Amino acid sequence: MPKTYRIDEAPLREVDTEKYRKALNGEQLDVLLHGDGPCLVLAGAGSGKTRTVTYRVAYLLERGVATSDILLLTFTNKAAKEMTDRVTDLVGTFPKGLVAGTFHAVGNRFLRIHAGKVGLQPNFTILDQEDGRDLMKLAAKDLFVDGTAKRVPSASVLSDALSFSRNTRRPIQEALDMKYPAWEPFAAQAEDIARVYRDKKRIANAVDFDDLLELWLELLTAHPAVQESLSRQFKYVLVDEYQDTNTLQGLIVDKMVGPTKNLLVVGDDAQSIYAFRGATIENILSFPDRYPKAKTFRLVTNYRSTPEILRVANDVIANNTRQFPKELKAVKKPFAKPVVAPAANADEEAAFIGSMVAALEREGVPLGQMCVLFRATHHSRALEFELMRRGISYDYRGGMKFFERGHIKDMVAFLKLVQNPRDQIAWMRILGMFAGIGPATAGRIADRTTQLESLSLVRAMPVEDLLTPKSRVGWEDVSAILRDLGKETKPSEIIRAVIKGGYSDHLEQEHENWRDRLEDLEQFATFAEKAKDVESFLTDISLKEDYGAKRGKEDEQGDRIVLSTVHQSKGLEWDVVFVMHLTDQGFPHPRAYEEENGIEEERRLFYVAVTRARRQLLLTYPVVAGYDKLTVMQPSPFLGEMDEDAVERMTIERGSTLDGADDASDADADETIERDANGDPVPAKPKKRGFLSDVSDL
DNA sequence: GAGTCGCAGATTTTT
DNA sequence: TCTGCGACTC
Ligand SMILES: Nc1ncnc2c1ncn2[C@@H]1O[C@H](COP(=O)(O)OP(=O)(O)OP(=O)(O)O)[C@@H](O)[C@H]1O
Repeated sequence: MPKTYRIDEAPLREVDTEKYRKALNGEQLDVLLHGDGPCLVLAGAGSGKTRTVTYRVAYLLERGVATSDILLLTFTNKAAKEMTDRVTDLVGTFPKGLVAGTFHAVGNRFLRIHAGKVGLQPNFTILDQEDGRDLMKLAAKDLFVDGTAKRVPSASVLSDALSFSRNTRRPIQEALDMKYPAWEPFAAQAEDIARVYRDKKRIANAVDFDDLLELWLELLTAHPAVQESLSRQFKYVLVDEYQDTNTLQGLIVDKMVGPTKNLLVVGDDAQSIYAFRGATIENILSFPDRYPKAKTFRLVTNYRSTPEILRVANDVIANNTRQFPKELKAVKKPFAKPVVAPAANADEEAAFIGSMVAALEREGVPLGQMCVLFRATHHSRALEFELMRRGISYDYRGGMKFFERGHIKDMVAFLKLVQNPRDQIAWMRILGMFAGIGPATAGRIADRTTQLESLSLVRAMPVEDLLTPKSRVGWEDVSAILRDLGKETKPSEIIRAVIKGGYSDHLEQEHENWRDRLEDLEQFATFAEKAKDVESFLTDISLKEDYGAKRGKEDEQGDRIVLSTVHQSKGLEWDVVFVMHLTDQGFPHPRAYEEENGIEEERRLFYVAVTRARRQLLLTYPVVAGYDKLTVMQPSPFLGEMDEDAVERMTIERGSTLDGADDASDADADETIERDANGDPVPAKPKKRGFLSDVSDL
């Protein structure tokens, strides 16, 4: 046995804790000072979990821990950025080298470095959900061309079930049984298709979102040297929103933790709302078993909400049986009871919220301090019209992202080919845009691109035998464009070249609203100008959770109200929060009634929604709703779980109704419109949100 | 095999 | 309101 010499690390500095004592309470400080070794912080909403983690990172840095020794895993990249900014404020310098981001973003980072060890090349491209589904469709077709099977699960069922199985580390059969019981008998086919799907990804040198986690774990398990070096490097691992990690992520964390076992996880089981993608509080429950020396901390003071808001939140969540009971006390002064307001229909609900928002703004509440939350994106339709009418600008979060729009993805496909000429999914997408080339020819050509070293050599690729007379012209066009792109390296130049190279004509032929789309592309190209290179640009847009219009500069108090799904509101807070469409078929989602533990999950979601509010909470629902035919709705069962004297019932009265939905009482929309007017007529329908609200966003 | 047209169907939540 | 699929024609 060779002798080993253990390096005696330099001791950490003592620092003045005054600043921390001022900003944190005793319980939080305890975590900050004694968060060494495995630690679990289990605490309710608004108790300062995120704040504590952030301060702990700053504290570690001040004590002399190197930035590159810290790994901070967050739920969104936006949260990572905000926490990093806060740390910068606290320690005075940007913590360069600190690794902070979502599991997916961090996984991507390590996989770029160690690509070869898990069968990838470093220039791999990332498939989004739609790409994955498209590829799954191809895989299914490959296997069942001749219709040997009467029925095959659809690509979205397959993708979803496969993803669930991978994130929960269950066999596909079990995943199917849990999510799509009707398809459970087709588990064997699903397994076969999944295998073809995986092979296709590898051939294309592409990864899907789940690979970023799965291959990261493989890197750690199949390559002990890598595992050892990474886990040694990150002497401190911190995980926010731990209640929404899944089995796969739990395993990754455990592997990333080195011998010092400085692992700090924080979470609230009552806020676990991502079960549909495999999140499980099992990671919290078994934490003490996996880390026998684990310390458990509790934070019981809520700094965010008024006692009135906290009361209804606590009352409702108390109806869940599967949870840790948690104490949660308000320190804020009483203000107002939450309002419950039924509206006649969706339009009236929207008019009520619009009118309230305008009134509150006149009272001095900035728009940026208000938010409207909903269960599903289509619940906000009427409200979008209403805000448009009133000239109130808003920031929208939920549903389709800017980078997921078809025409943006068309551009992205070209960028992907520049980065990774073997990306067959991108090939298929691009080839399909050219006249005379359909799925069959595209597929044959894509198959032949697997040897292609560089895009600039595309013209030398032998394809004569694959072309039909009709497709020859299309191939001439597309190969010429691609050859030229192969010489470009700037993302913005590539995008502009594609637009000029005929894509704008293509748009004009294909789409009524080509003008809007072209405008989007311009913004996209402008946005791309600040990208360093194609790879970082693609990674950014694949992993960032950006939606429509971005808000302006960070420091100017927001002049936009936020419209968001409850899922997207996790971890955030506003002075005034509306939660809309609270019917029994709207929130909870109707499907939840059949799902096992579905209602408890929805109740947690509701709990997250109401605990976003600092001062005022307004709960609304339409009495009559429905998209094709209108039906009378019952209020959400969660409203009934609130004590009658804990809320204020409000009835909505309409002012002039001649021109449809006008606001009631003294609220005058004119003022709002006037202030906002720049001569533009009020648009007939909400414009598709641009990506950048203006150039200053850059 | 490409492309168009019409219809049914369905609309959670996301990295 | 939109979109994805299948049938149909060229
Ligand atoms: N000790 C404190 N003193 C003053 N304000 C605090 C303190 N701790 C937390 N806060 C404030 O309370 C609010 C909630 O904090 P934070 O977001 O960290 O809580 P959280 O537990 O992560 O919440 P959630 O789980 O609901 O997302 C923030 O505005 C934060 O600044």
